[in-house]
Amino acid sequence: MSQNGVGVDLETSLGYLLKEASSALRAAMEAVLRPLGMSVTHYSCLELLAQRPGLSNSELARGAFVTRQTMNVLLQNLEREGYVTRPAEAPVGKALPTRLTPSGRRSLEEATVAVRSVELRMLAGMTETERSAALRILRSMVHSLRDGSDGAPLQERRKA
Amino acid sequence: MSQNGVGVDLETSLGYLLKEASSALRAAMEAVLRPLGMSVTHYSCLELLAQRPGLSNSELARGAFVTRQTMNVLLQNLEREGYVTRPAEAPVGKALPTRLTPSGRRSLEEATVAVRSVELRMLAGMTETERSAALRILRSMVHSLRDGSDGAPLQERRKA
DNA sequence: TGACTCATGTCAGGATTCTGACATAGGTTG
DNA sequence: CAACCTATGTCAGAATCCTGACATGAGTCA
Repeated sequence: MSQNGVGVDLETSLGYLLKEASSALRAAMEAVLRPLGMSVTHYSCLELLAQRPGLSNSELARGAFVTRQTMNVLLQNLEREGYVTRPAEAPVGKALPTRLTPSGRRSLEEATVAVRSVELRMLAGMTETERSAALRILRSMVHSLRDGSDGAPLQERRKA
Repeated sequence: MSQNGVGVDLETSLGYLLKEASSALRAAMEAVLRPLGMSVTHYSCLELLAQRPGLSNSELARGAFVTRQTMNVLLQNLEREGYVTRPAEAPVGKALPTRLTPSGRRSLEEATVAVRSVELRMLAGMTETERSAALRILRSMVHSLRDGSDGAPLQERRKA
């Protein structure tokens, strides 16, 4: 179907490859999480809470790369199903610190082994040197993209 | 807000970093495409058609990492607005080869310079060696993820 | 030839996510 | 203190995308 022999520079674009890799990772994670009745955002939320207990709704949203509205409905579901708990009143400000329940922790453990297998498969065939190089390169990309996304292109940034 | 001093291994996870980088890239692309009234999928479709004229709806969908239903409604819009053309009848099979109109090509040119600036910003601070390493590593990830996503975990695969 | 399988285009319905908006809490600055 | 700004939680509506389904065309194989 439609000779791909043209072979243009789509495969040499780092942006396209980044999207392709991210898409493949998401698909693989969805495949292993589906049997557990869990979505990727679902899992991300639980994993974030396990590693940083007491995160607020907005912080979880930033960590899972969704809007705080989306995270809010997810948290409401998780709370109703007994996987997380939030205090009825904010101890300070308006932020409600969220925590995993024992049930949530058990649910997460199942998912963690599934997701870890995906990450191990992704890293298969890469040397330790390549893995650390990948870490450094991806961090560089994130940093460069965030730098100029809001106005000043290449300016020193003050405070943080 | 919520001391991040805990510092767990979220920042050392290649999967998380991959998602973070992809999310940052998408946000940056949306930011520069919005003034042109164009979405990322919109642009991806036009770019694919420029590099591989005559792609079908399903092929475009795979190239842009969306379902063919999603790409179909996008193509219908683009066709109505005069950016692409599709024959009324399929020359062979059911696939309708899609092509850019001159109007579509002009629209794409604007977007291309905007997107290229984002990609250049993303690559800023990386050496040529690092860029080729990134290409190789990302390709490896995609390949490893796709390999075991459908059944056989670590088996030899026959005929491609 | 006929049955089977696969890919494609398309329609309809539902699920997910986002955009817009509002009220409130806390910090900052005059 | 008062005005302002930022961040947060939450509600409502809209946009986006996907899942399910159907009919059709082409290739495969007995």
